Amino acid sequence: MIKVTFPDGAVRDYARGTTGTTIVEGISRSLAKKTVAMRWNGELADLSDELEADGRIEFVLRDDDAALELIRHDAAHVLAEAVQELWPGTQVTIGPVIENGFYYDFYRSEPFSEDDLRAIEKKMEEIVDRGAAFTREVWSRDEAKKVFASKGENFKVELVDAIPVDQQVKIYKQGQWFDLCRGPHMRSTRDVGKAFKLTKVAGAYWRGDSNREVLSRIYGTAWANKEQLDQYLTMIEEAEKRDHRKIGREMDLFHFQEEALGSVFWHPKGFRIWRELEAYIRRQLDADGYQEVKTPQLLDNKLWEKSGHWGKFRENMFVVPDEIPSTEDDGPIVSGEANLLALKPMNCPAHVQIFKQGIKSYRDLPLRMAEFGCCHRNEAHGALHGLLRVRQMTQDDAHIFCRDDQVTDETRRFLDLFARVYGDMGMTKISYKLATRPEQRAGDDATWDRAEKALADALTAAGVAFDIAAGDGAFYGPKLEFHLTDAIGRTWQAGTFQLDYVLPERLDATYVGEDGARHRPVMLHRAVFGTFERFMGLLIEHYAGRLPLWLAPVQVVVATIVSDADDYARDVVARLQANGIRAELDTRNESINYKVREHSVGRVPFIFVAGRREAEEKTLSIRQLGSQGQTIKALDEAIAALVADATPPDLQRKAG
RNA sequence: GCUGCUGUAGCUCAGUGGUAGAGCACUCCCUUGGUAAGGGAGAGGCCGCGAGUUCAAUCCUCGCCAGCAGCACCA
Repeated sequence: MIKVTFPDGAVRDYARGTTGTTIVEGISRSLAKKTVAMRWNGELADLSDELEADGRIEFVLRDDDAALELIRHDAAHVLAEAVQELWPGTQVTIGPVIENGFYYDFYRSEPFSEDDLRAIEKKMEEIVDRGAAFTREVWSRDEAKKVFASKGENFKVELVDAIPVDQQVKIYKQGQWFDLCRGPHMRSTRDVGKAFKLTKVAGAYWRGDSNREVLSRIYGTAWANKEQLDQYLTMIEEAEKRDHRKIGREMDLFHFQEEALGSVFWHPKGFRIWRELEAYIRRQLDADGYQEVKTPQLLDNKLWEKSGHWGKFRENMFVVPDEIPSTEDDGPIVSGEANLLALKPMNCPAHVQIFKQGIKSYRDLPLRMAEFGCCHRNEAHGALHGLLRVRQMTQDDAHIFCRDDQVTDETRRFLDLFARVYGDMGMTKISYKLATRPEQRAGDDATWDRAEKALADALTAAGVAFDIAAGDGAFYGPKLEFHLTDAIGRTWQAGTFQLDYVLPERLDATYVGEDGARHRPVMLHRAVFGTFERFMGLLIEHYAGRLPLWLAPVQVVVATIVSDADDYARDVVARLQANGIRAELDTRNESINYKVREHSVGRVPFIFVAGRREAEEKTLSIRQLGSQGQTIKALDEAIAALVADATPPDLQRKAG
């Protein structure tokens, strides 16, 4: 006999080998009907598992949140069966659960079309209706490989080989169809239900390796019921309306064009936001002991060779021959024999050059060198994505040269700055990741051990919780990544904090210590926004274009109702502008309804309406974006209130 | 860069093997209207680029370029 403990604390005896199904059916018919799986000692498991020892049991009902993962996983299997039924000969590979859904990768010569998706959905519904039970078998490795090989499922054979020797090779069957799978699954395909939808097809590399086969990936979403599915689909639609590329066009902030792929044409309104952000972050850096510098755009490749960029980062660099281009009509424009220069992809080597001018003493450390450095990176065409992935970017970059024993303090100091800035920006959903040594790297393992430990220790000391992103570090050192989420749930790395022992070594940066000897400084690479481009993209999506007043490109529009109020409105705009407010005048021959609509759609935070009455009484009818009504204020009062409101948060703090 | 989809007016999108349409925006006219679109008229297009098929191509075929989604890569 074995002892089974229930969630309410009750303990009952069952025969060894009893299944979850038997237990739940013994409790109540109605509970058994809703139960699709169980947790055995906290682990999700098949209801049909035979229980061999004492343990805790919990039943997973189909409506539980925990069941969503199972619904999606089972949906992936149903998808795979449907595809193989429709197109025999298609090879199956893997089909995991992802956030909000699942996907399955297939190998076949013909691509899937949108129409195919609808046909597959139909077939999936059929399979759900069939309600074939999921049953599990354990096969020997050789048997599994033989069976999959005989079916021409070469990817599955590779997967069987990849299963660690101490793990069983498990096969899940649903009717005639079966798949290699870790499990667990629900009772039958019927439990998947019909609240699913196939959303898109895309290419993906086998095992994520760009040198391997390209597979056709079908993405789907699945939920417990139709309401949840609809809610999700609506959410996606709403999120797409926040796309910064769309809003950027609507608000006339920036544009891209073919002649400058991946580089931004900032329009006056977009650049207003930039300037406001730059002024803000410069105030923070000044207050935090940074010194601002400006370094060259084009540098000889010999420097990049020394720094290691030429070896490890070259494919991301724009290279320029150092010669006068030929003006002859025929013949080559460049000889191909000139020295090469590169547009800087990073500012760090140049900052080391400034550090190396003169002799630095330990008394000079920590030395915090900041630059709004404009960098170019030759990103793959397919990687470009609006403001979030560009080829010309301006970082709010800085490098801190310090001693080993100052790393912890400097890390904490930076994390404070970071938290303050993101708080001011209204962005609170940030996740932290410690990215460790990549395959392509400079520096020996001992140095990396030291660097990773130093950074992890500093983070722990600062009380920051973080995940590990193995292998994602920069080639010269580990980094702390700050991830923000865009409108449709994609996460993007914004700020960064990197610890580097390698570059000071390679570029021979030294300082004179208390002992009179030369020592290597540690370099901390750090950026708060990351780049202005990406950060502004994220800000636009975060606020859906309705930026806080201090960042809004146009803070107020003064709109007239009748032309008799034009002179008064002009006067109001002049006074607002004299007070540092970004105000525009709208005296067009249009109805006030039209003007209010247009500026509301344009996301202008305040509309000051001036009619005959306001002009006579020296007042304004104030309408704030997002509210229905309006309030009347005296002119002076209205200006004073707006000026106070439009003050950047850090200056408000200072004043208050 | 890889896979798939898409490319028609400034924007959003219809459409056809016989050289094109709507709404909004734009210009002009009428209208001076009290808080999310007052009325009318007009202008605007190498139908992404290049080749091919055809009597004829915006439409069919191929190549290229770009955009989008995903992958890979990354702030």
